[in-house]
Amino acid sequence: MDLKSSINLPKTSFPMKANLPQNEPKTLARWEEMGLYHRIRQARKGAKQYVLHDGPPYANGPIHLGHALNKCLKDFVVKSKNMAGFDAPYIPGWDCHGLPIEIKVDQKLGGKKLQMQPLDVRLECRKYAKKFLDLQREQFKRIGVVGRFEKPYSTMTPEYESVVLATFYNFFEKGFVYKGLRPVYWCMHDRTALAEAEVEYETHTSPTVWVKYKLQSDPRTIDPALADARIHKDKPVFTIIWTTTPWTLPASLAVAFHPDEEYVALEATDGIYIVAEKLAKNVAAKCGFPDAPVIASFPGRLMENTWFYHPFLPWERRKVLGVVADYVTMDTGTGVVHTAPSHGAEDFATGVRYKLDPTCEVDSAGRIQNGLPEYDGLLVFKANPVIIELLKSRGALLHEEKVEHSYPHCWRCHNPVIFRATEQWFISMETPMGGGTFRTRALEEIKKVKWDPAWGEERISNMVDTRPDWCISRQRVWGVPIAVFVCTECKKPLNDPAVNKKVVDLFATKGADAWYTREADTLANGAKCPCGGGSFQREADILDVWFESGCSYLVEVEHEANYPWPSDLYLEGGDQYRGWFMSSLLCSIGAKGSTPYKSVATPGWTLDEQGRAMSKSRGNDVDPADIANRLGGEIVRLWVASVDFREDVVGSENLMQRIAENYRAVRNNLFKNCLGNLYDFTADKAVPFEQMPAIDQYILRLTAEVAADVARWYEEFAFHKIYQRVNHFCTVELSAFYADIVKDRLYTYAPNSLGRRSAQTALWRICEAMVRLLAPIMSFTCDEVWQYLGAIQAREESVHLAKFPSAADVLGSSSVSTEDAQQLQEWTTLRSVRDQVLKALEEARNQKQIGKSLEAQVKLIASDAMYPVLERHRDELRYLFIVSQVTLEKSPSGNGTNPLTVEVSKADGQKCDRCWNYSVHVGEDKEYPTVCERCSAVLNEWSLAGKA
RNA sequence: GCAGGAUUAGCUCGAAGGUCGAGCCCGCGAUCGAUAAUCGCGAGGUGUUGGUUCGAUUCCAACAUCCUGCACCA
Repeated sequence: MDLKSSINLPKTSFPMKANLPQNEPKTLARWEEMGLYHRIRQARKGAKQYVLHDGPPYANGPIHLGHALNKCLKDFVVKSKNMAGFDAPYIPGWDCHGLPIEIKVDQKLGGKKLQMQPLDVRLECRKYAKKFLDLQREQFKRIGVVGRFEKPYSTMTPEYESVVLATFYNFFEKGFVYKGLRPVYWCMHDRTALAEAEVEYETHTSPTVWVKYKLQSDPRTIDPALADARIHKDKPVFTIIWTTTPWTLPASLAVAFHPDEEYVALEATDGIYIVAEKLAKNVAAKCGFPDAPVIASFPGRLMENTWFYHPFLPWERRKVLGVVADYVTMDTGTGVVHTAPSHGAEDFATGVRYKLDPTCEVDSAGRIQNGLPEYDGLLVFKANPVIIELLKSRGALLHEEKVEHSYPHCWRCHNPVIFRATEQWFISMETPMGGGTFRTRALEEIKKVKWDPAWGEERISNMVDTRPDWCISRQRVWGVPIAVFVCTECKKPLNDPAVNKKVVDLFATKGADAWYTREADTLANGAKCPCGGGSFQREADILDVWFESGCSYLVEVEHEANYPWPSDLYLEGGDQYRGWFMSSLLCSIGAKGSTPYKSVATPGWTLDEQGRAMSKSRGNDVDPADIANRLGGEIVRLWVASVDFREDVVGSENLMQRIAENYRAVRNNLFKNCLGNLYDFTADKAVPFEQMPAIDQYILRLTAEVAADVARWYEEFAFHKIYQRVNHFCTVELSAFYADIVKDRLYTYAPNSLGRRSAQTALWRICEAMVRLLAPIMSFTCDEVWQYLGAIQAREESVHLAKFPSAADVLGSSSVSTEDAQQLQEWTTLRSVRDQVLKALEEARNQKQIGKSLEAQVKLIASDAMYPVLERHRDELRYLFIVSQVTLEKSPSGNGTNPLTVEVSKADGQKCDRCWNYSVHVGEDKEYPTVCERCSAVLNEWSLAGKA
């Protein structure tokens, strides 16, 4: 008889090699065909809801690893919630409007754009956004993300745009909105405001001048020494400013000093000059009084609220105020900064603090208006030399140089740009609201949210607390227009709810494009401006895209049946504290009075192996689509699960390879091993827990513990703990321990024996538990395993329709206690004994005493404490150690130093040809002369069964 | 500059005021009945400098390096 054919070797068509890149698309097709997402919705209908609201990625390129991290995490959350029994929908979204796309389209269109109608430009932008929405959608699906992809939300649809506009009107009608000045980058050539992203820094040669401003105030208020010098020697007091933009001097309204830096007064022949101490030497040298002595020294704050004469404008027309500002630096210039509120962001802020007039006297073409005859009407750069001459003629110019520095230029026409204060729309953070202000309400709402990690609360609170009013207007085309009519008489915006309602309705049917058609004009027909005017113009500005995306959950609640308010979770990168988390909070408080999210989770940034931020331009990026194509989408998912996403995460080719190795361990040690040994098993053959050998009970209790941990970790979003624990379970507990030991029973026992069926039952229950527990992460593989498990017991069509296992599922009965402290204690001891035995076997192996462990026998000499446990499991020990014989002895009492001694020697008897154990009984059975007593029993039973 | 975060084995992680630990990687070996698998053994670590403490990788302070967001370059 062929002994080998009497062995129950594992058998399965579940391939060791996953071939993920080839097989995953087939799985995706199957999910698509069965309508998996909607089947899950159906299956959970009526259950408690859990809504993760998707933050919309920007549709302007293929996905990067950060996107993959983000979407996989969300997929883990959504799938695990569904499997925990919640009704957890997932509607992905895209952010489609905004500057980056408009810039790309601009580049494509070139000069043509300036001749095109807004509607045509918008159509081009729409096509561009759609292209990348479609691409990203396919890429997200490819890495196994399941959601309502056929009907996502997108910020460029009529239903979305109309809610955005309605939300804006809500702010507008309640008095949150005002128009005001703000400095922006301005291209004189193209006559347009530029965004930061449209500014390129190029080298530019500028004149640079040192200009003196004469003090008008009484110098004694600053320092008596100044007064003494002045009175005794009749010298005027000056300060000196330094600038590279002489054309801004007509707008000079203040000179700024650093409050805490030390300033000195230098006595030159023609006057006394106040400059920063740290720069005094340099300034004095340049300005022609290198040896002027210091006659006074004082902190800059004493200069606050002093007055100076303007270098060329008369006192009646211009008074220059001394101010203090923290941004004044001591590395270049004079330590005194000329301040023109209409021509710089910091200057503007200073202007606000000191109530300086920010009116801009430079028009959209870059010409100075309302100036002195010398420079009136000149383009700013043309005005530079003229103003320098003017300074000279007034005796205000101390020094002049040319300087090469990097200066902002227009990305399109490459002309230098200027800063210019322009009219913009704002939402005031100080709008009165609910007993406080918009800002204080926002701060209160922040406290109601669970921030994860916890520092998020402090971070966003700081930002909301200090942020300026929200500038919501952009001089752009690709977005939702600020659809307001402006009175042609008084230039004031019309705020008529009836008209507003009509515009929203129009947007709801025809989209925001309708604003750019004649039809829009008719909406204001019959309306009256409070000034009496009845003719209106359409406002051309569009809304900040953050305002749009901030409305996303308002849109969902408006359009999805029974969506809860607020949502359960927002999950986005740390850059969204200032972005989407904030804009969503503000829009929702404005519209509904409360936060749109119960909790917010924040993954870290994706870095390369050197810890540098990943970026395409740097070339250190890992492309998730490429990994999916070469290694499998499952590997991307597993990588996401492996890292602690709350910190910055590292991604690299190397790491992905590592993950792929780990994947194989789970696939083989867990799934293939289980399936291979279950080929002749069905659910009705399962052995009840009470009848199982101790080790089978032990491994099932261990599995139940893992199941409980994993379920808890899903709730905590601690996916990396799941990854680590499952890995450990598969390799150490299951493969190296249980599976290795139980092989003997599975292979050599009679197929239907209790021992074999029990081991199969254990493997089956482990497999059933793990396939469910891992499904949210290893979505492809678990679904694949699921198909194989169908042969054992009927089940749902996809694992993603199933629920997580309970302890009773794992143990096979609800009457079995989950924990057995004594059993656990015993097995901890047994495993540590096993470790010592394995060590001893290795030594014997190194000394060439044995090869495989079955060639050995082991003698254990145990202390009084250890002995009873070993005694109780005496008959199992040889299987536990995978040796042929074990003898157990008590160590002589009194010798308490060594709890256990292990002695290894060659096994007695001969090797059984069938089970490879050594036995002194080999040859006793005449029928099967090369076989041990265990195998002969099996074989006899077998032939008996054969006869019957 | 402001705000927030990080630093533990080659990599990814976990724990904790009391000899840190896991998996992977690596080295050596076993096996060839889970075989492009499986098993065993081994090697290897708390950023720097101070402080609190009997004891600090953990608590505190400073420094360094890195990451994110914001501001700024007159």
